[in-house]
Amino acid sequence: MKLNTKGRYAVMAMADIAKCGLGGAPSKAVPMAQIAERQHISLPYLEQLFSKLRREGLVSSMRGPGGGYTLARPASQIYIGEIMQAVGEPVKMTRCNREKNESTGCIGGGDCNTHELWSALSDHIYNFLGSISLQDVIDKNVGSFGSLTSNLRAVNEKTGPEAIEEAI
Amino acid sequence: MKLNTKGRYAVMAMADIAKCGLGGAPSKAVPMAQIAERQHISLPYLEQLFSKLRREGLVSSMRGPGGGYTLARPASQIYIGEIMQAVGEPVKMTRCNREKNESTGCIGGGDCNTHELWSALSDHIYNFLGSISLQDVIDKNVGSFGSLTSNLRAVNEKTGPEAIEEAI
DNA sequence: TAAATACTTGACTGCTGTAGTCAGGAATTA
DNA sequence: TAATTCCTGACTACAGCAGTCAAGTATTTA
Repeated sequence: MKLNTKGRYAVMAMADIAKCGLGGAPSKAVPMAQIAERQHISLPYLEQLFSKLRREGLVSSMRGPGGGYTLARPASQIYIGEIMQAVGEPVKMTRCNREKNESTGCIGGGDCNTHELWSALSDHIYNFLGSISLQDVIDKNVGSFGSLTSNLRAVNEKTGPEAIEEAI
Repeated sequence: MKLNTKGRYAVMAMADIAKCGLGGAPSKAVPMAQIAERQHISLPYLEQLFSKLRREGLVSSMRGPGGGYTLARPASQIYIGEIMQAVGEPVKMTRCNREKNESTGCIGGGDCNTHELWSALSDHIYNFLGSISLQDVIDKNVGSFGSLTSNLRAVNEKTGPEAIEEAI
């Protein structure tokens, strides 16, 4: 269960633009070559990723000298989950492609005890990434979520899920 | 960001034991061949996994006719995170191996904007898996966590992530 | 003791998907 | 026109996963 470089690089690059593109009133375009150098990512590889980011409408591009990339929206309105999804970093914990209620989704049909676990895990990760914006990342404002769930765990260990509301 | 079969199969097998090992006062040993058949997992492959589960003290084995595996502890005291870790399914989102506070951990030293994000993601997943017991899984008692985080998602759903189904 | 059952271990292999390269092209500015 | 930058698709090496195979060891039943 590892993160691959596509998702990681894409977020790194987006954070780089968010950080270095500031200055002008219409925010300055950041050339890809600079991003590649600062983040130590191979330029041709980065080009692949930006092709996808552009198609998904997360960045805008300008060609020619002085050109480069800008964020298509303010950093506070771009969520990590979107970036991951755009470059094809799927959050996929279940093996079957069916809907939750179809028990036939799993191999052999009907005897998959663990489907709901993996499904819940996917949701959990998805929600986490969908709740953190690029702005949060460059502000290093990510810790709160981690500590929140730590509290939940402590509650759950003692008294069970009923006490969760207290924790919030 | 996918789950590989090691972790998935290990949890499936453990859940199978938890479910099928009941009956006798000292819970009945479940032969691996039965698990393999019920869960549609190749027997030799499963043997590899159980070797690790046994070494980590999560299951006990009994040889000879009538032998098999039993859980080393009650299902309510075995957490999914332990199983995943035992079979070598690491939850690793960061690339560098250093501690949180060492900024030199990341490549090039000091310019890794996203380290804390991945670190928080790892924590998040780890806490989730560490809070769900095998008993929760066989009782299908996993949903509460999912619905909790769904509330978080609702906050940014206005602007944000479409195509949830694709992500799952 | 012998046979049956079941666990144990290590080495081996095919293959998929990731990570990265390469080459050429198109738009824009000066 | 020349320089700069983005854009696109095809291609490839390689690691690691998933699974196999073979030979062994321990335990119980008869």
